[in-house]
Amino acid sequence: MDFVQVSEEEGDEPIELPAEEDGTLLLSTLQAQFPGSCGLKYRNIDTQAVRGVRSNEGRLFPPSAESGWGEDIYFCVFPKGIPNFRSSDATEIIDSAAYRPILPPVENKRKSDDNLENSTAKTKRIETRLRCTDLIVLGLAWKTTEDSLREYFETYGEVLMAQIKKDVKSGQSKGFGFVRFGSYEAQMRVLSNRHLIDGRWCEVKVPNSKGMGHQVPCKVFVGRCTEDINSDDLRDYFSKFGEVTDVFIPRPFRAFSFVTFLDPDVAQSLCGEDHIIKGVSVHVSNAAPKAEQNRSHQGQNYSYNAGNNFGMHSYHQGNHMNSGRSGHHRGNNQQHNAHGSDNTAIGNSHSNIGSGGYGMGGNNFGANMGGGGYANSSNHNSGGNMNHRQDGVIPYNNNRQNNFHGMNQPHNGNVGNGGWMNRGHLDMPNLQALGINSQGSNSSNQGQNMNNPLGVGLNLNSLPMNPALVAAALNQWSLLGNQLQNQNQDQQGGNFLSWMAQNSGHSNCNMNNSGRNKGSNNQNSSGMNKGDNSSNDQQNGCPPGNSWSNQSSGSQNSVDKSNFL
DNA sequence: GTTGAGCGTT
Repeated sequence: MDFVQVSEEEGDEPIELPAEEDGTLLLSTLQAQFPGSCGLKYRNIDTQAVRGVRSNEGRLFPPSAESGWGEDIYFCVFPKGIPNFRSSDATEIIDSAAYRPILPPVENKRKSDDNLENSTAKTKRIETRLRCTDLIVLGLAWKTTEDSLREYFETYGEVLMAQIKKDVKSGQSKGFGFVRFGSYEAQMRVLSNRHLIDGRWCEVKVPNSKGMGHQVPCKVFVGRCTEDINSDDLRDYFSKFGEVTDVFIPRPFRAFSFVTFLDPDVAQSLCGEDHIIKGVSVHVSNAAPKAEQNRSHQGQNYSYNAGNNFGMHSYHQGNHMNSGRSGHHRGNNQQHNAHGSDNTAIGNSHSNIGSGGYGMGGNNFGANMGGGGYANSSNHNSGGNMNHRQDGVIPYNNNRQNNFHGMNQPHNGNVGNGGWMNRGHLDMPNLQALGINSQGSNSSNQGQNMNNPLGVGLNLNSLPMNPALVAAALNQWSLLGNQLQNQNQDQQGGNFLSWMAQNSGHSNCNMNNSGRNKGSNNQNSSGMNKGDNSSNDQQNGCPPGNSWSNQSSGSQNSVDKSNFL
């Protein structure tokens, strides 16, 4: 195995990091030792200049394909403008009250108007926002102790509290714990990063038990990307607006990506804009925020409907594309209706893309696109249902039952053309730009937690759905990057759908997109279809009343993105 | 010794 010598800063004692078989170094490997780092650089002995190491898709590439990493000592790159928290004085520099996002160039009027220092209202809001809270750390290794937990997180800043929840009798860790930071920046950084703690990727979130205060999403959806726009390009470009903490480009290529900023205001300020990256006009829009869900549901089983499928903005609410932010039904175990209260209405211009519920105990892959929905009354039992309106928009697979990938996979893919084409082109994924075809879906089943030996997952090649719909669906699942990493470690290049497959665990909650069609519209991939949605909760391992189809509101399609945010 | 979605005997 090849090792790469890496030090935090030039001149520091290096740590040897193991490279992969292909010679690359995983960014995750780097970050495991140097939390917060985003790349590597080294001193070129010939020119004495510092050279950056090529980075792409979570991998760092050796300078030379022939000689690999060589004997050079590489040192870490940390996000622009953010001192390394490992430095002893870093916390002073990043005093929470003093910290401001990196502002964009002066030509950016939006930002120059945004004088935080002089805005009482804004200052107040920020002060409110900057309060730290306990964070839950999920997925801890059994062996992780409070000391090691603290030790890990201290690389981000002062840790005020670190605790592991244990079984009172045995003292055995329950696999989760809590941590609290002294600074909001540390907290935000921790929330926006992935964490490899004692060999496990752990998830850090604001606990459900906390009443969520106002939080603004840090992540944006970047649409109309081309394939040659890599994560470095995105990071480089968007870094001028503020620190970019994460870039995720779903693979296979789907013409969009997600960019996470440290500062939510930066993220929000970019939403709705077009930007030119490598000569390509990309469109920035909302990626549904984690905070949105957390504050909406607060521990209940929840369904969240972002509603604004295809990465559209909330300001399109009038267009029946977005109801997730309209406020009704939130967090109350209701299904949310983007519109389309009548599923028999052919021609409704609605689309919902639903996935399973966090509170349902697993990640359901439920792509339920099809507000038009009349066709929903006729099927069932398959992992994926294609329900199409008969308006010829997507002239295939009309009302066909499809087995996505073998039954008993706990996924519900109910894809129907609910008429989204009718919305016109505004903010629709540019299908041509998407370059969507059925190619390039690979399953890379490596790493922990892979339990889908078939490796087929939801193979896009075999999916009878319009990949554009899938692409759009991905926007609903915004932060899937983190979760992908967490759950399917080292699955770089893997098929997220196969990941969905293998991560769906045990939940077979019904996802019925039409309450009016009860009795015949059970889309439960478990195959246990009773013709009555109300009877499937326990069978599906869901708590009674949790399945979407049991909601009386009917015809309301829900989206839960909790596993991707 | 095993397990792997969750939400804290403060």
